[in-house]
Amino acid sequence: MDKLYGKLNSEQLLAVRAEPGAALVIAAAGSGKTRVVTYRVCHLIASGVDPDRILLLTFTNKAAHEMLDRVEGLGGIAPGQIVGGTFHRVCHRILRKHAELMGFPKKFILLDQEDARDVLKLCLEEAGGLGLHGLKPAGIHRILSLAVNTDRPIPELLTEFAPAALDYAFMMEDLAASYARRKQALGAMDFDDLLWQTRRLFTQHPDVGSLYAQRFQHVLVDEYQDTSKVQGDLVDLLAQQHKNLMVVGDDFQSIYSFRGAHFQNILDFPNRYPDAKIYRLQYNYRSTPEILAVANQTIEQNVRQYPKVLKAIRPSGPLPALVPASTPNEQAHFIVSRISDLMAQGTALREIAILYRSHYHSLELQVQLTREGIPYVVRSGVRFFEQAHVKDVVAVLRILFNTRDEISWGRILKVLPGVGKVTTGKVVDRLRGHGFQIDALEKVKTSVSARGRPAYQKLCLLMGEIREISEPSKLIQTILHSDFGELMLYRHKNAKSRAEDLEQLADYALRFHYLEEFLSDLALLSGMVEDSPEDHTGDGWLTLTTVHQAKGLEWSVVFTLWLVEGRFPSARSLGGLEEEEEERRLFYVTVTRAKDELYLCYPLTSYSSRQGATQHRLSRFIREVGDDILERWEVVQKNWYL
DNA sequence: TAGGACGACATTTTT
DNA sequence: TGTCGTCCTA
Repeated sequence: MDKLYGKLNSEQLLAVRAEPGAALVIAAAGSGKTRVVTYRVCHLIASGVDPDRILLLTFTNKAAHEMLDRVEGLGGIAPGQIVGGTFHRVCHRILRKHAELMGFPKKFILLDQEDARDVLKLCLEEAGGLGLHGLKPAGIHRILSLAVNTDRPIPELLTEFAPAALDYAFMMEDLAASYARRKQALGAMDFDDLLWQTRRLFTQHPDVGSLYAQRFQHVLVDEYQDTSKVQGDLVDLLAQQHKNLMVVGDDFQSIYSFRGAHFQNILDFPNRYPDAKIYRLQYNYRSTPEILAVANQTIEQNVRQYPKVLKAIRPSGPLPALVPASTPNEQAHFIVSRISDLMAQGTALREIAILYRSHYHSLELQVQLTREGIPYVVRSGVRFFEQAHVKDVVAVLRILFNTRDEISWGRILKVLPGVGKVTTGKVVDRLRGHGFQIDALEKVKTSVSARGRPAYQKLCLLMGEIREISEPSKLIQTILHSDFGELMLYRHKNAKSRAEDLEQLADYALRFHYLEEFLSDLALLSGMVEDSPEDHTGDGWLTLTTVHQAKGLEWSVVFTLWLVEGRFPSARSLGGLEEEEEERRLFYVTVTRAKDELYLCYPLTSYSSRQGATQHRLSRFIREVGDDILERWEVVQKNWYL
């Protein structure tokens, strides 16, 4: 263990060895936050805490795995001993034990975003569907989700996010109620319910609450600045017994208020825990002093925050570049040619990233990168487990696990050609009448028109065949190679690559022996599909990403573009001081991703059919940074007769 | 039921 | 400029 401590600086060491009790660790960008959390856990175990009594909460599965793997690597602890994972996952596990107390079946269904929207659509139809003033199901779901996550009343949220729909607030309230009723009737929870119902469980059944509060002697929370009101409450409830709570975060990097992150949680922490010790990690191991200077000057403009300064450890590098271009195309052209230069100098593509506020900002760039043959990946797009074919197969498994899963029945019935919404409804109703016995599928075939009947028979056949199988992987293989599987795949164009995805899913499933285990793992996973270009050079590929998705990552060279008013900061986000500060934090996150070189690009003019020719004003985030800490580049115009 | 036509409208996203 | 959702019709 002493060997471990030797790798920490004095700031980190203080946090790692903090006395039991409440502690707030303000970990600036690049200051070794992950390291501190993992060493802290090891430290606790080394001082005699039973790993089983440590709870580590994170936001993403990736972060959870990273930390737990490192702890295992450092401390020689058997995997799975520490209870760790995302808020949703931990709540899910708790609710699986106590769902009945909350009026839900033991095998409650979990609705992902798409499922939730579908259920909401049903509620809308029921209500007559009309006139929520431009609010679509997705928008409605967002408001309802915010209401749950922030504990704020619906009218207030409407005022803020959809003022035009404010007159319909009462309808929204009804909708919220009918959505809740419908979920209850289905025996289903959405992602928000996992958090919200767990909080309710703990408060309404204090005996259950104290069961967990007793158990977790130490609670650690990562990315605390991104916790919502509900999550903050959950943390408090879980730590109420032992009060050994270490929250780690960086208020400078809070960029998720639009989805309910409650900035106040981290600012108020010392008030809620008056004995809390505050630790600051300010030594930055990532970036050059020149880059940190820009970050520091930027964030200084914000008011509501814990003041802190990034202190450079690394030696000096080039000044960050400020690159004006005449047009968006010129801007893209500069980036592409600069990347070519960097490549020629030996920088690997995987060490370069382009960060932007919104995906559409990368349009011209993608065109030119493609033209130049520079391989790149866009970190976005459909998640693996949200793809139709994956969800279809998983739906079959979900039915085997819980035959009352109406959502999944609906899903697989709609796969059949000749069966649509109406038939699906009829079949599900009749299945319900039969108590959702799988045998009943055969009995209710009379509800299916002659057109859909052959496909329906294929489904019956499959269900009969797989009901005896229990290994998840074998199940997937069987479904994939069945007639139904063929139907499912060949209604899409790229059936072959979809089949490959499912083979991959079957491989992944090999590590699970029970359906339940596999399904609950899947439900809360979210891997991206990255269509990686072929890596001919061995240099990897260029990364294009939004700033939001770049959080926690780093590259040697970072470009950012469209640094003009209205784009970055985004016009739609501005409204008040809080919004402006969050946009500024977004810029701060952008800057602090760069290790060695930073290019800040912007176009002076642009043309669009909607707005015509536009002169742009340099982003306030650049204007408020001193001239002396940036180097202004001149771009040679490609076409000077333009 | 499913496919085509037409109109609305363009952030950020994890689980 | 294009995608998405909705409505209408075969």
